[in-house]
Amino acid sequence: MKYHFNDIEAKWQKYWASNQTFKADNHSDKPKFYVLDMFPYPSGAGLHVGHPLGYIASDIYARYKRHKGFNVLHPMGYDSFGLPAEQYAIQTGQHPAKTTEANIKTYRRQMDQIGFSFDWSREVRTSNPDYYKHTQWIFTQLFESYYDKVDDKAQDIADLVKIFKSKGNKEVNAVCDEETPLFNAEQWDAFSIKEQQEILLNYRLTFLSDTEVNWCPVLGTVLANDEIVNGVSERGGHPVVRKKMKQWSMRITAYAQRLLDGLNTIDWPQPLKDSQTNWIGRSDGAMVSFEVKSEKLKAKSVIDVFTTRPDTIFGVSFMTLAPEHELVEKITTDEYKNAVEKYVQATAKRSERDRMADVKTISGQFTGAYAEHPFTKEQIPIWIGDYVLASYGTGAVMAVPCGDQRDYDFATHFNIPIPNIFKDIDISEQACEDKSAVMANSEFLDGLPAKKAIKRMIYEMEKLNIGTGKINYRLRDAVFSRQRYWGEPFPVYYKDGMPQMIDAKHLPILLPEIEKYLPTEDGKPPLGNAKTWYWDEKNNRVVSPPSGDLGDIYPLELNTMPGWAGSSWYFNRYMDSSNSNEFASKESLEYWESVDLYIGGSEHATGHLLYSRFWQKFLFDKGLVPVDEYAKKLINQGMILGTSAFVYRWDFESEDPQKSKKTIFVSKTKMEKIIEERKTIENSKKGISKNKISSSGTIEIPQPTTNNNWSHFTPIHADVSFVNASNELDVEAFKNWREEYKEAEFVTEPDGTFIVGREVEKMSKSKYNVVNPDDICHDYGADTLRMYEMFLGPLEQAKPWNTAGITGVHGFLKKMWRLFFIDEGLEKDPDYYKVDINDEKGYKWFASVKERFEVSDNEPTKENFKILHKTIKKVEEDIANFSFNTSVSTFMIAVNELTKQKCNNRAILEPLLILISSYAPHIAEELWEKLGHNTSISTAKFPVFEEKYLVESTKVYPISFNGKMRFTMELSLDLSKEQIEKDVLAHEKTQAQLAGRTPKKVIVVPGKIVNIVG
RNA sequence: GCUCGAGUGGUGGAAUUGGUAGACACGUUGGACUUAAAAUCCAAUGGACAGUUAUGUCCGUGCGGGUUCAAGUCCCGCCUCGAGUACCA
Repeated sequence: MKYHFNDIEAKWQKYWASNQTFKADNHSDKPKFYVLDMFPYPSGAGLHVGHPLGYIASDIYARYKRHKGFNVLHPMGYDSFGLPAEQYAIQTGQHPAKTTEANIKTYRRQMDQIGFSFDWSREVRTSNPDYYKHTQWIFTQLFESYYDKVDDKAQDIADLVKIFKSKGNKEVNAVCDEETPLFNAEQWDAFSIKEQQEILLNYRLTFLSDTEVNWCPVLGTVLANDEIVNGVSERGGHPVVRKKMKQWSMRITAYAQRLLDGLNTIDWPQPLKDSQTNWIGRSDGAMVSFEVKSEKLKAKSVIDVFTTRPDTIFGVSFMTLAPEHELVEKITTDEYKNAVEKYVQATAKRSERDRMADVKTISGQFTGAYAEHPFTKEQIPIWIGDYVLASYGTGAVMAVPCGDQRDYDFATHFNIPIPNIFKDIDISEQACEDKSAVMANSEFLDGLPAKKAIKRMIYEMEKLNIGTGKINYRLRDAVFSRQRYWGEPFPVYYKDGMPQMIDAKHLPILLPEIEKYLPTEDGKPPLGNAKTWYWDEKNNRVVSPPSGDLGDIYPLELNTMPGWAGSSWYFNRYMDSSNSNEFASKESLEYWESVDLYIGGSEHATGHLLYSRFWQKFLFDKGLVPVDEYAKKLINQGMILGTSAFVYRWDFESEDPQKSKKTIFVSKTKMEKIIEERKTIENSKKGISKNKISSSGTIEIPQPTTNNNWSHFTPIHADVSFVNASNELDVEAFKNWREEYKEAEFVTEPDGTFIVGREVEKMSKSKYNVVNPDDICHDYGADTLRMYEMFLGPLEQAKPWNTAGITGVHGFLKKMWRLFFIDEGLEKDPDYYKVDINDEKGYKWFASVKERFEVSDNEPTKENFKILHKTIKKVEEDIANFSFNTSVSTFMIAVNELTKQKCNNRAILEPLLILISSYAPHIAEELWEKLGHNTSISTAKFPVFEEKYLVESTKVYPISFNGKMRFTMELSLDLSKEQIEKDVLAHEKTQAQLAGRTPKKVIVVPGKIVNIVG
């Protein structure tokens, strides 16, 4: 019987679905295990072979854990809000929900085909109102919370109001905006409701504010920092400009330290942790105040600066403000007014990108104003310069040219003095950034190294009340508004310009229907086009605005939430995905607790993986989830790259216009030969006038016009589906691919084949190197696809896909299948026949081996057991290390060995099937059934490794001389070191190696190696 | 620039606490079975050299040093590639 993988796989996929084999129970005596994949955005292109890599790995793990007796939660869903569906809607008018639905269908079909053990009954979709209802609710919870620095957790904003009422905010230690005014209880009471609301917005964990945002005019929306790559939008590569807009933000900065600390408690890849650490960017230093004296300023003013090296303050010879700094206008003297304004305008014009790209040009302008050095009381000139960023620290620096390269360069450029404050260090060439340098010329700091000097300086500053120790973070609050349609609507309406939350019982606020998905004519977000988008406060529903007096009807928020809103908590939803009252019941949250294994791409390091940790910590603070880190272990799967195919177009000039019009493609080896020949010709300085290529007719090559410019080859992507395993192009298919290739000429190899060039690139439609898993499943089966993806290499590593190699894995599965069958000679194979009139019946039959299913119940041999238990041991180790590629090799070795041993014993093959069933579940189920089982193999007990089968009595010792292995020798493991040495030295080959010399030393490591020195 | 990761045959990749480098595959070559293909099976396959064969010798894990009886693995110094980040005070 042949291995009919297509039939077998369809059969078992149907079986698993109708029997709900992988449905996870929220009540079980078994220990729980939660295996999660990052859910996909369902894009229109469908899955390519790179996408399922992580899902296959997690599926193997999930299935393995079921065999090991765990109650496994292995869910899947869709991050179904997103830009592409909306862009498509703008172009075609098709509702994004429709596009998304269609894409999800494709995704689901493709995933089902690979045989994943997902519990689909728990599927989530972020664009589903049943789901985003809870996203909206979490948003309202963030709005109703502030961050208490004393308790170091989020608290109810209502508690804060109570404190304001009784004592004002002077004693409150909470995270809030820098500009929050101080007030006492009486003042608070005197504030209008609106004023009180405005103050509370400074404390809320999600808040409205005028923010400098990254505005992308082409996409018509703001972007978060992690959505910008190299100064342009991550999606589409459109330019991004800075713009001030009223936006919702998330006060993620309140959690900066806890997000850092939490990294120590989770088992995530170090590079990912590093990247989050860098993104949060903690720096320890001090805030220092400098008093400003300017003829223009009537009152004294103060410039605050942040520095990580307060100990270098005696080296300050100037200050620099960001051109955007609010004090610039106030302090600039009349004399410098024009020059400063000119400079400020010039920098404002330059885009952020230009400013970033151009790091080397030093520019700046003196303001005419001076600050007073807090210790020496000297006058320090105040400059502005675009190397100081408004968005970091206070937007102002105390410049220490001898200790900071940028300050040094600036000082050199503008001839500002460079006082030296380091002992025995020459700073004539560049600034000294060495922290071990000892201080000098610094009064009470003289002789101290940096670490001690910083401590001392902060102490002195705090004593004199001119500065204070401070920790600064690079992390910015996250902008949470998007000017898009296809996202979660905010549960927010505006009353007197102030945002009001809609009560939980009225959620979800459904996304309204609109006709046009573009911004409105007056530049409002797409929701501005909605006819029914007002809130009736009395009746608590969304309504159309009445004409005339609005009464209790208020406009709703026009922005929607960003993509990361829905993905920041979905892992909790899976625990209880059909719960309509709350995002998940307390009971289910406590049962499943957190993700035991999370698999996904490292590109989410500073996006999803940071935001979701933030939300989890917030939910934890509010007592809504039991743990404050939701994923104990995380693995980043590497990208599968494509192997692009290239044909080479021969471009040359010709006097004959007919010839130069002609498109000529040259086979790769041929091309290399031609290039080689040309080189030889050029080297010997001989010209040629003709180059005859016989296999494809004669092609005349024109006389070179110049030495270099006579002809060249242009690589052109060819679709990889036209190329076979030996890199031969299907020329006809290629010709039919494009109209302009129909008439092209092909210069082939002498044997008539046309060879393409290959190169590894990212898999993408535009490179025609995409391989569709559907095709692989059809040609080789899902089990082969699963095993081959694992076999390609280590899970975490990027690696190229090469369909040619898949035959190895496929052949292995066939070989394993044959272990269960007995060869009964040749038979007519009904699967392969074709009409042949010469045959007496009109058919010509093809012979194939007739095979009968049969396994033996006899006791296996010692050798059989040995190979089985070796395999059990290795596979368990491999799965524990996520080294799935090596376990595939192990299976191959096992099957090769068992085939050689002619083993068909049930006692060996049955456990072997369980081992392999996580990797190749369909074939395992089929053979399991043939073995007489009537339940799924998926919960069969994992075989137990027994050491006794591996115990050896002898060892083949490598005998090496001076570290070089020369021959092997089988010796009993019972031998003593001395006996081994004696036996080895007595061996004739040892004598031959020594050639009469006496060994200086003999190293014997019993069970390992013998090394003879001398 | 800074941080992190990686360099092993023609290719993808193996190699436990330092202990037989190249497992397992792909590809290539040769062979068997076939009228023929497909499928399947067998053998060879890091490089160089010597030998009729058996076999032997040398070189080999990015480069240069070092530690060790023994180094792909440990230490020091470089080079190259990849990822992240970027005037962060």
